[in-house]
Amino acid sequence: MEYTIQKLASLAGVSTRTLRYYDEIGILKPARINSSGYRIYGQAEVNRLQQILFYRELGVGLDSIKDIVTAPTFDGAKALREHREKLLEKKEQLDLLIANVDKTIALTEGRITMSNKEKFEGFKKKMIEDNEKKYGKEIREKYGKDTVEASNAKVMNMTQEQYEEVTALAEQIHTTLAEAFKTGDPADELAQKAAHLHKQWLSYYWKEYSEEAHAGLAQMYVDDERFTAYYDKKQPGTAIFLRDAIHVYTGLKN
Amino acid sequence: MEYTIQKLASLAGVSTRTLRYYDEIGILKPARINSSGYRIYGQAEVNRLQQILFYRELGVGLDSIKDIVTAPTFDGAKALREHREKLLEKKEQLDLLIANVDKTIALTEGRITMSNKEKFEGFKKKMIEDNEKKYGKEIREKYGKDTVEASNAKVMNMTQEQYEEVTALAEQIHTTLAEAFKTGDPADELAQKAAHLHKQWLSYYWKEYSEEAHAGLAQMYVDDERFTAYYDKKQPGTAIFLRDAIHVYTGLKN
DNA sequence: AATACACCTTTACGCAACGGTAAGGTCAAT
DNA sequence: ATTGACCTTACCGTTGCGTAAAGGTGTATT
Repeated sequence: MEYTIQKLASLAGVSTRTLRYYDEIGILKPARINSSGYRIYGQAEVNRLQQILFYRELGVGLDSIKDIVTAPTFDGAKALREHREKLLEKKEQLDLLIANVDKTIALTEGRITMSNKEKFEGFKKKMIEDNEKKYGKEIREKYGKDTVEASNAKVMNMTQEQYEEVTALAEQIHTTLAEAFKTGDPADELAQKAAHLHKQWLSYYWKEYSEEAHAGLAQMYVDDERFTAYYDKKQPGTAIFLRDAIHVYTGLKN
Repeated sequence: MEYTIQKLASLAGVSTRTLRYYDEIGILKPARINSSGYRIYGQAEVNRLQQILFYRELGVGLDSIKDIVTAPTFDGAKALREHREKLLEKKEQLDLLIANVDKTIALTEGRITMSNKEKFEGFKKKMIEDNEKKYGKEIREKYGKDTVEASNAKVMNMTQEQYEEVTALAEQIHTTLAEAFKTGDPADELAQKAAHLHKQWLSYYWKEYSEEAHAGLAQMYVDDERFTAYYDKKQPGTAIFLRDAIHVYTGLKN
């Protein structure tokens, strides 16, 4: 079975403009171009379009979708299972919103009270997963449940904007650290800037900051080889250098 | 309780840029501006922002939201009930997608077969409501269930693009008809164009076109005072004029 | 009083993901 | 040959912000 652009658009419920755009950006090329210059799509393109629409439904940008679906290692079956999980999460999110609107209706009918914070439950995007992945269960066991869960709680209250600030900060730390590393001096101005940025980054996660805790964390970056590996990814020795910079910054040595 | 822009943004899980933009376009103005020029929001603004976020979640554009929430007749409690309904519909839509991905997983495991049409179930937006409102139950009883349900079925298969073409066509019919009416001659070129556009419009709904059916429908526009009222809304006599134009166009008179 | 950091303001450019349109070629039915 | 529906490319417009620059304000600290 072959499809012209209008036939495929109709089948999938998208516009012909969308399909031409997807061709242009390389996310969904036609199987072939016929002698009149018409795009002709086949079964493989139908299947890919379905995958694309799942990703779109989940809010994934087209650049990312392109990277995913055009990778030689792309596993369609695995992707479908991931879609399923994400769709169920999205459904849970919707359930939160429905619960929210139910509560708000009850509020207007005078049956309950409701805090302003409760009024926005369900609207905030879940960002816990990224944080858990970054630290994982190990950090819980080593540094105590309360610290990590307080950190998670703080992330939950982050706005998208703050979250992106955190991400940007993390990148900035890496960049500054890479530059500072070249000086070889942890007391250097750049190294101290990296330590300062790290403190700011921590402030998103920690309820309270202390030099002791900061220095202790820095030491952990060296003691724990997984963290060492993370920081040393591009340049061996970076984790030790960061520890030393933080020790100078905090005026402490463990 | 008063909020600065950052406090409100954090409460609601939106960015400060969003709130400034909403101020700029008049959808959510602050309660007051303090002596430093800072925006200060109050409880009423918190409540309105919640409504706005519900509409956003449902995909309503900001221009439309502005028209709705700033109307003097805006009923917050009623809006909440409408949100609830729409959120439940959205959840059903998500359920269709989840069912779709389940079937597609089963397909990749070789347990079932699946048509290409099935692969896109859940992605298409529901457009049935508009069609039902336009014609209602009356048309079913008068012209038979099969015709209307076939028409509905056809709408279900329309793309969003086609749907908007239909809407644009309807507007074009009215515009052309209004111009043609001024000539007073149903055989005039403009009047014949309106009849032709009407035929094209019908082709979105009818399985098969016939001049007899077209002429019959046109006669109904005059016989049934509700349709007459619809066409005569801006200019009395338009329904009769359209009937006559269609009769000339189809070469038939009932 | 000075300093530093986090907050605030306005202005303005950039971006993603198309929608919509113009100009012109092709297909298929009449 | 004609007509209407389809196809092509190219290009401007739209929405809802993100991001950054330049500069003012608030508050805690020294």
